[in-house]
Amino acid sequence: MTGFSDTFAVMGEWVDCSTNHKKRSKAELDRETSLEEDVKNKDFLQTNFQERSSYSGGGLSERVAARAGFKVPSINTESNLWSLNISSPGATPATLLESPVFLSNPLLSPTTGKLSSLPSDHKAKDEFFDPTIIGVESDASQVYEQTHNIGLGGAPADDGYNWRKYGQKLVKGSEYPRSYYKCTHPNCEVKKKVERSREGHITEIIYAKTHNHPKPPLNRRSGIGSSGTCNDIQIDGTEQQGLAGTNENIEWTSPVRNYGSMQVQNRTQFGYGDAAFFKDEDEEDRTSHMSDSMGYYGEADESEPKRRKLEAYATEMSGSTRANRAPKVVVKTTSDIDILEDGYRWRKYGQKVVKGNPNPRSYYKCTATGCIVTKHVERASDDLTSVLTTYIGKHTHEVPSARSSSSHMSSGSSGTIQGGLPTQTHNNHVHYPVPHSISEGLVTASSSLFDFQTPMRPPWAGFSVYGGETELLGLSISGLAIGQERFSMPATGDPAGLMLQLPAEPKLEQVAQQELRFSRRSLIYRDTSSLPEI
DNA sequence: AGCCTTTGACCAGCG
DNA sequence: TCGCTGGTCAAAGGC
Repeated sequence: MTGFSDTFAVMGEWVDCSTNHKKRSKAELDRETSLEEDVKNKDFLQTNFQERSSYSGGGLSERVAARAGFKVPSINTESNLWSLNISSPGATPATLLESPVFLSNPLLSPTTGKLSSLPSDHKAKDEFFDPTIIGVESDASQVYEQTHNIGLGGAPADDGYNWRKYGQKLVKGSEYPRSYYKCTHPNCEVKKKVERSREGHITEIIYAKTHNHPKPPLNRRSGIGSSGTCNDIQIDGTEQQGLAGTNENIEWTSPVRNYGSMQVQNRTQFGYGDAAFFKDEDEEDRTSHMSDSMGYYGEADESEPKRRKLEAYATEMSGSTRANRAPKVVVKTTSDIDILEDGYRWRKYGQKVVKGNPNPRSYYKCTATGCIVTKHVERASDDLTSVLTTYIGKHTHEVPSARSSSSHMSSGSSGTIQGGLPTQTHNNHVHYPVPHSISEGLVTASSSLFDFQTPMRPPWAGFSVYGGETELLGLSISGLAIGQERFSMPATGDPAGLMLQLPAEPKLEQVAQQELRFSRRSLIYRDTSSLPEI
């Protein structure tokens, strides 16, 4: 990709490694120089991404079929649009990598990115990103890829494809121009727009449509793709080639249907196009975040003093300023796919209807000690097939291991679905989500489903998240039939009458795990059996 | 030479 | 209809 970087320094500030300084204004250069100096002065991470083109679609179906013993549908994509939206300059690639969306979520991991120099256990991360583990790939991989290829200082990072910039436009509300790119592959209609913030950070990359071709081999890719790279480019061309080479004629699956497909959505598509509105949303995000910690469930519209107070609190909590606050990543999934199952453990602490969306939003907090990451899971107001998940903050811990040994299903024990489920395999175990509790009836059932451990659930598995509610198709949990109906959390208190506070930490019940596990298996089997063949 | 970026102009949608 | 805005085109130039 042109001018994109495979490597970038991660510091909470984007660093422009491009060589186009000479073409930039003095102000820009000054700022960028400052940033670069800042980088030098900090203990930053330098992340290399070893790309794998798990995005190569055809192999997907085949792999799934091979593992599952059944075929998965290939769904033609007429069009799709998604974007990565980083509202905070602090949303560094590392942040994204470590976010539940991009690190642990198997749905997003089809395209492997290796953190070759990440100080933490990148081996473990590799496992999460191993495309061979993920049975399905689709737009999710794009999300991952694009996410990890956020460019530095204005150039979108190398995502494995070749792009030609065909336009640049100064759009209203942006200090920096928006850049337009087209995929250079013949007959490929994929385009992307790259926007930058006033600070010059890339804030948004919007992709339109999906590639109808595999990634070009490394040696065919435009040299420009690395032109903006600082150093340490590490692209696993072999693997990429290997995965991509057999999928020339594959139709890319739709994010609406395909497991693993996911859209990182821009706020415009969510009705957040207005900057002020987004600001409110962002404010509210913090509010929700803080509400959890402060035991206060406020309204969306905070008074100015309250806002300042909350913002100050947020700053304290996240170590960020308003311009550099906790990273926020908005992800859009389809109803069949939810990134609640992202490997982390979440506790639902509230639910409320927020401005701009009649669908309730549910709030979750990472249950890990000391971790302040929150997320909230809502159905798009304009697209009921989509679920929007916003992550706020950065996990301070690794993805938790399996909740208990009982949650591990032997790879040889699942009959028809053996190995066919896109199961994530840690330590050679196939992980199945385990509910925390079923002791609280419907509420708990819902919560438990939200709290699954590193799930690898295909869209046809049967349930979906629905704006703080859960749709379950024929799933039975411990005698609790939840058939094609939605159920909500109970309210235990909310000053505004909007936020529903949930009970305390759920409990783990072994029996429930077993039963639910069985139910899921049954459910999965049933649903997948009805899948059309390719 | 080929491919890219840059940039002003043009076009279309919308209020 | 007009102006605004976003998206695209295409010539020119750079690498």
